[in-house]
Amino acid sequence: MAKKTVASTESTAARSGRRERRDVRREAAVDAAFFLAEREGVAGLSMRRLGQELDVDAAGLYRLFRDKDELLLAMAERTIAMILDEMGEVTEGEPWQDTLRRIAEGTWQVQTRHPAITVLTFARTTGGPAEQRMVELILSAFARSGLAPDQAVLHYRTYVDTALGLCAHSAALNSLDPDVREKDDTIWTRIYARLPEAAHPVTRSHIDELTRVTQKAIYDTAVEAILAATERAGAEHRNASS
Amino acid sequence: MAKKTVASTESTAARSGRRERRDVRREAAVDAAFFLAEREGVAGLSMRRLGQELDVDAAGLYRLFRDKDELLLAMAERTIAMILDEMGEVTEGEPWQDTLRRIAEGTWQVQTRHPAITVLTFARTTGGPAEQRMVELILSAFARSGLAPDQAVLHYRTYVDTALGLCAHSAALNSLDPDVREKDDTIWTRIYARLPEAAHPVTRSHIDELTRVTQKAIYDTAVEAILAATERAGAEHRNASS
DNA sequence: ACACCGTTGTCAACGGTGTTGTCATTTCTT
DNA sequence: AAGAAATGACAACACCGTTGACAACGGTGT
Repeated sequence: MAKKTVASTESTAARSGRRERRDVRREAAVDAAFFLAEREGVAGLSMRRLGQELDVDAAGLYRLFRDKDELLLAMAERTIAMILDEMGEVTEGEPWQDTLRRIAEGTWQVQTRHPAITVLTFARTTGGPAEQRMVELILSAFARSGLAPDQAVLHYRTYVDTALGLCAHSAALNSLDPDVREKDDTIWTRIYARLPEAAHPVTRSHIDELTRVTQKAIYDTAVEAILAATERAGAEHRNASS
Repeated sequence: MAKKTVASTESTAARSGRRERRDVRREAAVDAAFFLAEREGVAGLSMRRLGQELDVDAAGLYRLFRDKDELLLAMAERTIAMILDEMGEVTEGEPWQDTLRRIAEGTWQVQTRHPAITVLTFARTTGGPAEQRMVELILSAFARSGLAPDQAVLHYRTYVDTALGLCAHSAALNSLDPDVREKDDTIWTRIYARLPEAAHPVTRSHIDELTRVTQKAIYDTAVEAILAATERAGAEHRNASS
């Protein structure tokens, strides 16, 4: 079934051939968009610059994507695919906690590599195949925890939204304009380290620890807190039904 | 010394008078900005429209704020003041968990009233007086939990960043353009409810619960999970030091 | 009262953004 | 070879944040 000749299937084959090529160009555009966003930050990812990067007029991109939002969703979908790629397979009999830990770790790694895309898409739903796989993966981990469906879903969403929210928080910090970032960073040493002890005693006595805590430690603590809450809810559920 | 003229008290009085009037105009501008952001959404809050709202040329706003970022920080500062206002005083002997629950609740209420500002400022630090008060308030609650300083700070930041991340997540959902919001919302019924059961059994069997869970329930679950984690860490600390 | 000077308001402009429409050119199918 | 579909190039629209120049106003010092 190569490409040409044969009567009836010709039009569909031709059309699918074009579709394929269109998809290839879409993928190339998403590639360039990732490169651009990583290099120039969230404000540098514009349709004109993306066209410039691809040596194509910006208007031509609207033949590939209905609007910029569709491009962003394509980038979000690929981000999820990267996380799936990063974490590898779920081995038979792996504790559900470890599955969720590995997903959380992969999400964090990808977020660190692509903060701009994280900021732009962390509250969106793509509905694409990678997202579908991810939903099934995480949700079945929570189902394995032994919770009733409504509690499983509640903790699933708590896990996902918390992870996304914290990743977006960190990504937003990491993708501020350098001067603004500097300004925000130094507030702890410029302002909070010099507060009068009388009015702000606790802040002053914790100032060293405040400047030392890392975003990753915060993320890990939050993930573990939610896993522990899920375990507790599962234990209560089993006690109640026995 | 003052500036040029010799009469010392006069110039400072005049200057403080001008400063006061300038601050009044700043406050009025922030008022209008809140009104505008609430009415027109995150994309509708522009300097030109804000000028239009105040019957002033947009360029005049740059006499009040160095740039748009400074306006946003002023709005963030006022947002924190609203939360402090909403939660009232900390009564003597109130359990630290309840203090943190009331702060979390106030934050959520203000976020739902002003989603646009939440999205625009959730990862920023103002360094202003309201923020200073809020830091001291939350941090002293965690100090009351009996944790060592480094653990207290770690859980303080986990609490704050998780709450901000989840509020920003919800706010971002609530301030999408209506058509995009509709598109994202219906993905669960358009896509996920129709997935083939063979490849996505768990998603299909939890579809009803997935469409029913609310952002507020997720938020409350996350906050309680972190409070529980803090309690556990405190208990371990007390056991270790006894 | 007058001149002065800092503050305020107005206007135009620059370079940037997402997006649309038009028209010519290329590419592929029949 | 002819016709249709896809692609590319260019200009344009309506916005955006921000800056500079310039006119009008108001209180101050002489």
